[in-house]
Amino acid sequence: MEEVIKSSTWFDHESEDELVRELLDDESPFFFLPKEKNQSKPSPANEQTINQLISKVYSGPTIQDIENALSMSSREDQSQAVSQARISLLQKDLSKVENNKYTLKLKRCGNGMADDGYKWKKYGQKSIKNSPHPRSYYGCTNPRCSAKKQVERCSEDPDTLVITYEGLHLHFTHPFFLSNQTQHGDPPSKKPKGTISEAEFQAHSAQQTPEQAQEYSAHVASPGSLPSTSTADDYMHVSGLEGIGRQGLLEDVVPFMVRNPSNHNMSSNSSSSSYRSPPASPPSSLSWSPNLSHSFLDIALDTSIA
DNA sequence: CGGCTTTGACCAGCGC
DNA sequence: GCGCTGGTCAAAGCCG
Repeated sequence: MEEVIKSSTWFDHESEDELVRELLDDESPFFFLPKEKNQSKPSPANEQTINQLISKVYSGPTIQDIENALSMSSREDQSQAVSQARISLLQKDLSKVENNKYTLKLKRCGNGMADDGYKWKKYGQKSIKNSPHPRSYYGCTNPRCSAKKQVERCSEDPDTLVITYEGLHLHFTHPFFLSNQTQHGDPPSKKPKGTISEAEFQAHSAQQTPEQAQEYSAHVASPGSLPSTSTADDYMHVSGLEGIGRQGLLEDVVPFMVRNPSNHNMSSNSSSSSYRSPPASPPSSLSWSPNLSHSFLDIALDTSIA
């Protein structure tokens, strides 16, 4: 299995096609189409959906696609604030550096940055020339996923983390694309109102002190629901980013609440794999949502094929 | 005891 | 061809 992953790059369309289909296999405990989760048999609609996704992936979504998709996600969890905050971050900090690479610059993150419910395994760390800060390498722990990310500290601004996402990371992003296709024209820029989301907090926390962030987090989420992976690594220690999960920094930008939306369409029986970290204190009524747990960053990863 | 992190070694690509 | 650098591997240690 490992060899397969290593040998197949994102540029191998044939194997990628295979991968996409596998990721969308609704019989997989990990990957399914939310709307069709309860269907045990593949349907023609499902097939069409898969083909749409593949097409979308191959054509390479734009930032606009991502934004539109995000607007859909917000519709689903009824929190425009979530979408707004993400998009705000996107517009400011997300940039495409290559066909299959996106970077995100994060200025100081608070405690609200939570585990996205999806595990990254750190497979290496290297010191960078002319930089006092090492770069950490993370890979998605799903053996069928080739997504990777690198986390390093900006040389000019030690408070800024530069996260580079790379690779195919489809399994929870396809709902965005699909939604996007059917819901185009739903601008993501509606004024957030109502409940303050953790996502919003997260966006704001860029300007907050960690203490403030923590305080906020204590209000929005139950204390016990902090990510179990939130022990700090050396990065975090040097600049007060202790709240960030050591799994890497996808969680840096994934709103905590994203894990706990009202969507119950999740494969809670997703096998014995440890690749998804369970909520630290999972309330029975809350489920981690595949629709939302992979935030815009993971969407960005999907554009890996040009 | 199992899973995760750490960290030095190894390898490949690239520039000189 | 050689050295440098980035990326990955894997053994050892740590922790719950």
